[in-house]
Amino acid sequence: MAQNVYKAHDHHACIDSAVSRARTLCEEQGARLTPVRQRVLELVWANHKPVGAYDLLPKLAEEGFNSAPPTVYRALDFLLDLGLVHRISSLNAFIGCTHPGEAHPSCFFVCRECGEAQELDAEQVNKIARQAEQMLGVKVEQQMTELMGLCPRCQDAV
Amino acid sequence: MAQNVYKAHDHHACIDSAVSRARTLCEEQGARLTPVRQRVLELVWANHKPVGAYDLLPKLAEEGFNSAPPTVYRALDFLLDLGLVHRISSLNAFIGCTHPGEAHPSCFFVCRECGEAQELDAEQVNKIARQAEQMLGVKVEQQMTELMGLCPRCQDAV
DNA sequence: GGAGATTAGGTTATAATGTTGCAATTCTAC
DNA sequence: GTAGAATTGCAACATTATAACCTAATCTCC
Ligand SMILES: [Zn+2]
Ligand SMILES: [Zn+2]
Ligand SMILES: [Zn+2]
Ligand SMILES: [Zn+2]
Repeated sequence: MAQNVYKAHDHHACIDSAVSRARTLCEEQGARLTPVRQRVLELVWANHKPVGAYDLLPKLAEEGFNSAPPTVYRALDFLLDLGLVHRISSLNAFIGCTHPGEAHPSCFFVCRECGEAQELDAEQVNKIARQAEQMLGVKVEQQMTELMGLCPRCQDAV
Repeated sequence: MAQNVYKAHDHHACIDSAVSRARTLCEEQGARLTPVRQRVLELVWANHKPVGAYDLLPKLAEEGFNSAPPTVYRALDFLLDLGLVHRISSLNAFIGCTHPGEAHPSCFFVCRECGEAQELDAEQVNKIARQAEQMLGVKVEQQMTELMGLCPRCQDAV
């Protein structure tokens, strides 16, 4: 299981580590972590809530970056390709990956109240995939699981 | 595992059975399966491919139904609430449920080539949910899993 | 069967999300 | 330096989904 989002932690460390892992990964892959791309990654990591592409536009604009939809989508596509962020389809939103570099399915719990998302270990999803491949003869290439509900904090805040 | 979509079958039977189960379920729940709602259900079941809301509009129009987005979305929301259809978030599309009435997570394999979707047994997803609840203290209310890849037919058609 | 409540549908407009196409620029490799 | 590739800027557009407001149908209870 990836780090627990619900425990207090130094979130600057989350951001820094995300950026530094991104740098490493880009070097390895011969990809370029350009200013927009890095800034988008940082903004996605601003907190542990999935963020919409259009939420990023004004923030980029404030900082003098070009801010048209294609800019943001291109940066996000780049980060998705490298496995640095995941897309939460049910929210049309994006969130930083807690263990980029290791290929793995997107698997998250999202709190419907506060919006925070926790990446989950996806071993069980792999089982579903293997089972489907065996029983149906399909070939699985991508996997995503999204759980929705209440996080510990929001359960208490009744 | 729900019926296997990749086996030849009398698809009219799929549609008929979907409609008749819908009728039963609506009676049980005191809900009304109005003409638009039934027709939308039938159109969703036209084949085993997830269908977009906007694909339904012209078809409804042909048949003299009102065809504005709210009409279709209201019908789809109704069917979703009753568990008669599932939403495939990664495609912004909808597909008939193969075993409505029994509460269960949405769990599908979708072929990226032909677009056909196969509903899967979701027991493993429940395990993920229980594990997350135990280890993180979250409360899971909804679950969805989407696998993407190639179906048996499209693998052969190389 | 009629008044009032509830549910469903019609209509128009608009919001939110995502894409295409092309020109200009920047980087990389030779 | 220069050719080719990758990246960015920019404008328009496409797709998906919802808001707001009103009318019509249906249900409930007397
Ligand atoms: Zn953090
Ligand atoms: Zn991840
Ligand atoms: Zn069928
Ligand atoms: Zn189902």
